[in-house]
Amino acid sequence: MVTTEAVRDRADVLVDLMCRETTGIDAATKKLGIRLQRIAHHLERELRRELGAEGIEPWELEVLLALHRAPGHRLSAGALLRASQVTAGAITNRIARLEAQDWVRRDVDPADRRQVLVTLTPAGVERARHILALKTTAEESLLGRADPEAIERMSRDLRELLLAIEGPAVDQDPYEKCPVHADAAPSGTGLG
Amino acid sequence: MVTTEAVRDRADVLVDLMCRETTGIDAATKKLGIRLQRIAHHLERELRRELGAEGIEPWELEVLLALHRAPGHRLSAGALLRASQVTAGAITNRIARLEAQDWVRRDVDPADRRQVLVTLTPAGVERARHILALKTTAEESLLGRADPEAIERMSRDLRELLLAIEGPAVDQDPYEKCPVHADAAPSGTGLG
DNA sequence: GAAGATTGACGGCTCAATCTTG
DNA sequence: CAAGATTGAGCCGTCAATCTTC
Repeated sequence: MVTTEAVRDRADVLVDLMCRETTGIDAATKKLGIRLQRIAHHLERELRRELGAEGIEPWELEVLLALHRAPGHRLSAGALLRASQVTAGAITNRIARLEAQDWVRRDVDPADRRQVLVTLTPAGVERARHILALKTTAEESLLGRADPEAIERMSRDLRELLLAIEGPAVDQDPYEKCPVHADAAPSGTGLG
Repeated sequence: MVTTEAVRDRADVLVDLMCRETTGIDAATKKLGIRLQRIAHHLERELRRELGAEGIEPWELEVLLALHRAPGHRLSAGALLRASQVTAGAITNRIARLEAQDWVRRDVDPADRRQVLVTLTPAGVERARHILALKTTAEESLLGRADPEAIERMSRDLRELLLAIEGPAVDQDPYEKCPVHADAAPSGTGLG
């Protein structure tokens, strides 16, 4: 609470400004919210820069990387949906665009003909690998500015928080159906 | 490193899946990236739910709250731009929509007639207060699941990281011009 | 009837071009 | 010519039907 406390970030000044008028608010929680949101935004921005230089759109990443780590580089559209944090319509469109560029193939599941199975083409696998490398670069260039000890600590603390929010993950299928709030909230992630 | 280590979150399983093929990646950094991104997403989703129930759009928040904490509830469009993490065109549209609903007023700056000054109307002030309360509720309902000690620790760690990324904030004007990467990146925040 | 995927209308953002003022 | 704001085109996401298959 005293180390580099003299240097204030935006969260500090914003909460101070706010608290002149507002009462009964947990300042630490509010600052945490701001910082989380803000760093996540920088992360996305940096990634967009990195990808954009090679003509890759950010939304490709979510789909391609999910497929890349799936067994046989294949996932149903529903699984992709839960992996992607967007709505069903968006997934349909993404798959269509990826198919048009020949990164993926679309087949009807013979076992349950309501489902469509999406598979990475060889070219798609190549592209997914490339994207993963770029993403890693972006992450490290921003997050690597913290010292290793702090990274470990944050990572651990945030895991607990994430577990409290969305519950534990399932090893076999990270994309199984498990709504967070009962009403909405698909689950999964956009990592590589 | 041992407490609740048995329970894995999505970041754990995803990085494990990935590391079968990839080498030389700092796993902790990667997990941190995933968790940051993911929690920020949940935060936004929760806020959207909260606001949506009262017919409030998420983008209103960024503009209205920035104005609310400004001296005289007034800011130039440029300052609003830097506060909002979106592009100039988006700001113009947002202001136009808010003006149509009579939450804000738009005047030309007499000192520099290129600029336009945006001011909260009395009704706008009322609405901003309401939005702030909703936002706080959303934050606490998600982030409050962590124990207070962890919240403090995360908040502090993330401040250091944020400072490393965007540098210290200026007390007087949190929205002054200070591009992060020289090429793009407006600055400011979307807090209340 | 429920689940999975698709479609189209609509909203909001980005980007590049433009206009105005300094 | 530079800075601030505005405009319009294009892209992508959400949401609410709709269709097919179980």
